[in-house]
Formats: sequence, C-alpha cells, structure tokens
Amino acid sequence: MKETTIYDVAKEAGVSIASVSNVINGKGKVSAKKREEIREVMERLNYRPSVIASALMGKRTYTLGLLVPDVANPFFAEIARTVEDRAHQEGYSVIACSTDNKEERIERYIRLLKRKRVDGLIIGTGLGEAGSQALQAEKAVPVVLIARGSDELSAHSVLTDDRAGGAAAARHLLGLGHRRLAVLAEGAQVTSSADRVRGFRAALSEAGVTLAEDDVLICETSVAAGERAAGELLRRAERPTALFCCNDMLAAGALRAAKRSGIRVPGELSVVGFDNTVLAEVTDPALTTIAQPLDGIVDQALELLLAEPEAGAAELRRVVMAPELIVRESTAPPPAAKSQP
Amino acid sequence: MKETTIYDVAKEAGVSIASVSNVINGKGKVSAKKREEIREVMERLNYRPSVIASALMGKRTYTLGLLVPDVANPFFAEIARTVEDRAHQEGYSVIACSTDNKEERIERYIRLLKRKRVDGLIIGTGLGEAGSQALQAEKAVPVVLIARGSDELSAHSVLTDDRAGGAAAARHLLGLGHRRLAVLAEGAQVTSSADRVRGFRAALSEAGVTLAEDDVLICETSVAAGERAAGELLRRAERPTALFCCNDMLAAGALRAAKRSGIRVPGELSVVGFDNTVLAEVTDPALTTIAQPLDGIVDQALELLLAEPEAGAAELRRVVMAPELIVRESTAPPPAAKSQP
DNA sequence: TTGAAAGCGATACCAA
DNA sequence: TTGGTATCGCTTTCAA
Repeated sequence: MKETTIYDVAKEAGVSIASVSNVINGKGKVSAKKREEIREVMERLNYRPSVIASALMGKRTYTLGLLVPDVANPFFAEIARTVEDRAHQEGYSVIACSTDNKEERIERYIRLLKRKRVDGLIIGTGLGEAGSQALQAEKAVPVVLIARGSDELSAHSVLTDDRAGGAAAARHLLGLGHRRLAVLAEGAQVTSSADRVRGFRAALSEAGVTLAEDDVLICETSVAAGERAAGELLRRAERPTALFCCNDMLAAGALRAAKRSGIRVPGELSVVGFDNTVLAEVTDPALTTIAQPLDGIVDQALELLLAEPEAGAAELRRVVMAPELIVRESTAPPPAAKSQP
Repeated sequence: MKETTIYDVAKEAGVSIASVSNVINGKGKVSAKKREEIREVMERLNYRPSVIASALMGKRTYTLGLLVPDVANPFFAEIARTVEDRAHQEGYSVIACSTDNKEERIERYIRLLKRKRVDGLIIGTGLGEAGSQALQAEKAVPVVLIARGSDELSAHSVLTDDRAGGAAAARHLLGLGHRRLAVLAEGAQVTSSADRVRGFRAALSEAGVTLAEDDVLICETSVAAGERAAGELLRRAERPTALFCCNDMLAAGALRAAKRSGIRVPGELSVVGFDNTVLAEVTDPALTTIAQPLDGIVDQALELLLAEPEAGAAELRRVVMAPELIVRESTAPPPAAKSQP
C-alpha cells in the first residue's frame, strides 16, 4: 500500500494541490468551506505530509543532531533524554551520536548529519580540528555548544559554570576541615574538566591551601580508571583526606578503591563527584556531588538553536548557568579534625 | 553559500547528471575515463549527495528509529549506544525515542518516524493498542522487536531468554542455600519482567520451594521504587533471605533499603539484579546480576531489519539468546545456612 | 556509453 | 480565492 500523497487528497477533494498545501500550512487564502472539505478528506485518507518532500523544497527537516562523547555514559544519557524531550515538544526528533572523542568519528558524523540536512546541531563534545572544519565546510549548520566551552568555534554556547562548581566543591571540603586534597580529572581535551580543576584550585589557594601538580591525576572516563587513579593516590605516604572527582564515574571508582584499601568513606576519606547522575544515589555511601542544571541548559540551548536567525541578532551568546552542590553521604570532616575540637 | 548539487558537478565535468548519478551509485555504464574525471570534480567541489533528494526518489533514508522506555535509564542507554554503533557501521543513523511506556507518546513517535520515512524501527518497549495500530496503519515500516516478547504484533523479535535468566538467578540462590525468597518485579505491561518472574518461580518450585503471590512486589522502574518495595519486604516478620530484582535499578534500591534497615548484604540478605548495567559495578556490594548479550541482540536485530525483504523469506523469526549470570558481591549463603554445616 | 526527460511529493509564485 | 506550473536534487527509464 502506497502512502497517501497530496495529489490523492487533492483529487479526492476535487481541488488543486495548491489549496491542499495551503490548508496544511495555514497559509494563502482558502474559503472556509473548502478548508473544511479538505480537512475532512485528509482525515479520511489518513494523510500525513512527507517530511522528505517538504525538506527538499527548503523547509526544515525537523531533525536535530546531538553530539556527545558517549550516550551510554549516564551523564550524557540524561542529556540525551532531556534534549529529546524538549526537542520533541517543538516537533523535532534528534539523532544522537557518540563520538568517543575521536576526531574521525566526529567528522564522519558531522558530514552525515549535514547530508541529512539536520536543522541544527547540539554539541556536547570537544570537536578538534577536523570537527570544526567539517562544521564550517560548505553550508554551515546552526550550532549550539552545551556543557562545553566554545573551543575555537564561534557558536552560541550554554554551559555550567564549571569553575564555580569546582570552587563549591573546594569550599565544601575546606569548610569540613580538609587540608590535604587531591583531584581526579579528565584529559586536557575535556575543557570542562580543566575548568573544574581551575576553580577548585583557585578556591583552595584563596584559603591558603595549595594543590601540587601531582595531586591532580588525569583519568579516562570510566569507573575503572577512577579506581586505578584513586588507588594510586591512596597508596601514597601522605595520602589526601579528600578527593574531588571531575565526574561521578570517577568518584564511584574512587569509592571502590577506598573500599579495597580498607579506607572508610567518609570517615577517613571524603569524596566529591560532579554531574549528579544516578550513580550518585546508588553508590554506598551516596555521593556528595555537583549538579548541573540540565533542564535549564537544554532549554536555553534549544531556544538559541531554533530561534529564527533574525537579521540583526548575529551576536554570539554565551550563557553560563550556576551549578549546585548536593551534599549526600560521602563527605565529612577529616579524621584529624575529629579529635581536635 | 549553497550546497553543491549534482548539476554543479555535471556542468563542471561537462557531462550529464545521469552520468554523475551513475558513478555515485556505481551503476550503469560509464567509461573509466569519465568516471575518473567525475570523481575528481566531486572531490574538488566537495560534493555530498543529498540524502533528502534521493530518499524522495524512493531510496532509503538511512535513518532508523529506536523506541525504548527511557534512554536515561542505564540499560536502555547502553542499548542505544550499541544500536548506534552497529547502525553507524552500516551507514545508518538512529533517532532515539523515549516512550515512558505511554501510549500517547508511542503513537506520536511512530507517526513522526513514519513521516520521516525511517527505513526501520527497533522497538524495545511495549506498544499497546495504539502503538500497534500506528505501526500497521498506512504503509508499514519494517520492524524488529528487541528485549521484548512479540506482543500482539507480528514482527521479527530477538530477545534474551528471560525465563532462563530468572531460572539462573533462582538456581544460584538455591545453590547458596536460600529457601525464603522474594522478588521485585515491574508492571504487567513489561512482558520481560513477567517472564523473568515465571522462570524464577519455575526453578524454585522444581526445587520444592514456593513463592507466594505476595512475595513478588510490583514496582515502577526506579531506584526509589525499589528501595520502597524492598523496605516493605524487609519489615515483614518472616523476612526473605534473598531478593531477586528484575533490573539493576530495583536491585540498587533494595541495597539501599537493606542498608537503612541495618541489614547486611550479603551477610543477612542476598540480592540479585538483572541487566548488568554500570549500576551493578558501582553499588556496594557490587551486584550479582544477569547479563543480557546486548551486542548479540543488536547484531541480530539489525541484520533482520536491514536484510532486503526477499521475495520468499516472509517467515517471522524469533531469536532467543542466552543470558549469563554474573556473580559479584551481593550474594552469599543465608545466615541460617552458615551455622548448619 | 551517454544524455534528455519523466517523475518523487511537497512549496510558492503568478495568472486567472 | 483558486489552480497551473516551476522547482528542489536525485534516480531511472529510454532513445540516441
């Protein structure tokens, strides 16, 4: 059975396709009577306009692309869900793409999405040289960066204030009495991680506490990597009493490492995560972590992305949203502080 | 700047668009010389054929739809990632849709995906009346069901042997010496959950152990729901020594409930999950759980979905794959059994 | 082998 | 108000 087309409707209703098109789009002039008739026929034939055909005429495809490092990672999974919901409300569907932070994948995806003429790209991953090029090449797609600084690319961006997040973690720990801290970070290409560390460090030094170079360990993004790095840290002679992890997976890993080393959390070691994913409620102890305002971020991002590119408004926006410290069970005063009233 | 079209290429190369089309698709006859020339021009102009236009001519859109209850749920997030990877290998991209198991959302999504002329649908969620109807209506899309029994719908399906999974959990617990068991299940509309319970119960009764009606609690799919239900169970006079949970989120909730009640796991209570998601490695104790062979499932599913619908091969396939018990730290012999050698 | 021309299913302009 | 028709970019006959 073939799809019903606009021609079928027109013929059945005894009008021209132009009129049908007009009632579909609510444009042009159609007499109320004809309009009703056409409506009725569309209904009866169960007619659904082809997105493909109208896209070919230069209209929107109502499809958005979402680039993240890995949709299986709980944080990005939540982003994907949030984006999907908001986009769906506006009539869009979204193609999620996991880049693994690999230039080759990034480039391939961007090309593919362009060929499919997506109406916009929401980018939550680093791009690298190749990615930026692919974006600019040929006809540029509207782009908005989320949860990521605006690399070398000129595009709107909306992101969490990562420095503030790092600082909040630091102040929380400092307030608890910690003075020997360390951090588990992600690689340099993850700019948000770098900013979190910067903020963390800045807040520490404000309090006169310094963080040595080798007190921040770079990890891949996985529980196992966090466990490994934390294990190393905990084996040091002067081990830290508190650990700031740039995401919840690393923090979960740290918790495991502590357990394996027989170090109690939060009694002997405090751990702070970032992102406030499901993981944070599921670990034992539950993670104190920094929450990103995902709904707000996605709202803003879609608004920027879908706004008709008005003639004048060519200025680049950079929206920064405040993170929030969520205190759970993984942080407490350091052991030493306990005995000194 | 406008996209380069097939006309631009043809003009630049001094040939007809038909020839260009032929070299793109490797069809028809084109002299080696012309072919090279055209290739060179395409390269130079950075030409990318429009998926839209070719889709309009009845070719594939190279887009697949994926329906799951919630991509933010770690299990479905992993499915989404697996599907994305395999699909991408074949040149497809995928639109992920979270249905929340709501008929209204399901229907809307199916309609939308059809209007976008996706080449196939991978369905990992119950459909309900509305969904099934929407699928059949008008031109039917190729469909494959994953991780879900084939409802009322006639479509290929590839799924885990849920009964076997439930049975494996039961035998593991039985083998450890447990005799007072209970289960946390999902609602009736989640057929996989029902099958897991069936398998679990069957294996139990084979061993002469019975599971009363009120020993299986129905929960929503969330950590909190699991915690609540498990809490109730643990407050009973004759509390169970082992809990089988139909997914890892519920199991994680059970762990929390146990902790709140001061019940040690696995010392006083064993817990088994299902799905082997990240959650299972992150809880403390780490979850013993049943792993689904995701890669295998997705491989098979895509194969069935993308196979050219050959003339003869109209038979419906139902592929069942074996789950695997992953023993971690959340299971041990029951307290009583310890004292009886 | 090559190319002219007829669609595919919509939109949009312009006459009537 | 209506409807005829060109157009979007590509695939696919079918003649030449």
